[in-house]
Amino acid sequence: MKNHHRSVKILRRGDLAKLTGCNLETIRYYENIGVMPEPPRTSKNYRAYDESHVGRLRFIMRARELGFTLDEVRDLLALVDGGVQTCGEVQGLAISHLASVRAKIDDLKRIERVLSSTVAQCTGDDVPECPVIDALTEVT
Amino acid sequence: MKNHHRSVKILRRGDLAKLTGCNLETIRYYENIGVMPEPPRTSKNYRAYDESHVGRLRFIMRARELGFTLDEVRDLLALVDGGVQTCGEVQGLAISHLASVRAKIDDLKRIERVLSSTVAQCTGDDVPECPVIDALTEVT
DNA sequence: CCTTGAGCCTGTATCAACTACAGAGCCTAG
DNA sequence: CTAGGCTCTGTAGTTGATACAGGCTCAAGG
Repeated sequence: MKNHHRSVKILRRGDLAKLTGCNLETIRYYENIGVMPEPPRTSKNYRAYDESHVGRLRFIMRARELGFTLDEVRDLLALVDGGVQTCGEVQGLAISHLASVRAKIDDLKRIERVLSSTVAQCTGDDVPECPVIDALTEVT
Repeated sequence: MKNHHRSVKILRRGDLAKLTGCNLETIRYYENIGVMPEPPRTSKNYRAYDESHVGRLRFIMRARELGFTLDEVRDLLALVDGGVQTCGEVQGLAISHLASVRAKIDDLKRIERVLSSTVAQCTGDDVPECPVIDALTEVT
């Protein structure tokens, strides 16, 4: 049996995709925009990833799930990569991101209030009068 | 004085933009994608809008503010334009949209919880240990 | 009369964050 | 030996706009 735990197992793009649940094409995209590093290539020009790339990609995906933009992810990675990152710097990014998340929640809640109160007035009948349309058409 | 209330005053694109607060280019965009009708043109090929276009554009803008996608707006307009729209049909669209708004709120709230509890653990010091980075790097 | 500026026209490029596809190369199993 | 599955590249499409270039037209001022 080759490839037991002695040698460093290389991963191809598809392997990395499967391990992380990331879309195959997205990996290449992340490389293009510089959030994933250009990996070494095999003699046949295939990308050769290792465990470190799995970690990096998982980091990116987790940050994206938390709603950080790719620009923000780049900032976070720069701090991590720089090795000089301090808790204070990272906290700053997270706090300002948190503020924008809260703003979005407030916006959506406002929308939710308007929509639900409007829908509540609907008869749901086969009649052409509709409070939703009225609300949208309103000349107020 | 010409153009007192007797004749129908025509509006140019810039007028429509000013009246509604819509961006000038966005009006053309809405025409291209078919949510605004192609207006008649003057002899010099200028778009000639009237009051009905103001109403239509305001409708679109209000729906967008409420988070309806342009596809959903198209559906709403089709119901209104068809003349056969019933309160029930419109209510259906609004309800399903409401559901997606609520889902988005829930997502963001989850993110908010994770972020705020993580940030709360930060010391904010000039040290390289950072709970935010830990949360992102976590191998759990 | 001429110029200058404002407004309009068109088509096309840009943004985020992906996703997808075409056309080619490579490798392995049957 | 060939069929398939994987990889490679570059490029296009998505949503909802926004911006810009290059060219017309029009009204006012000098």
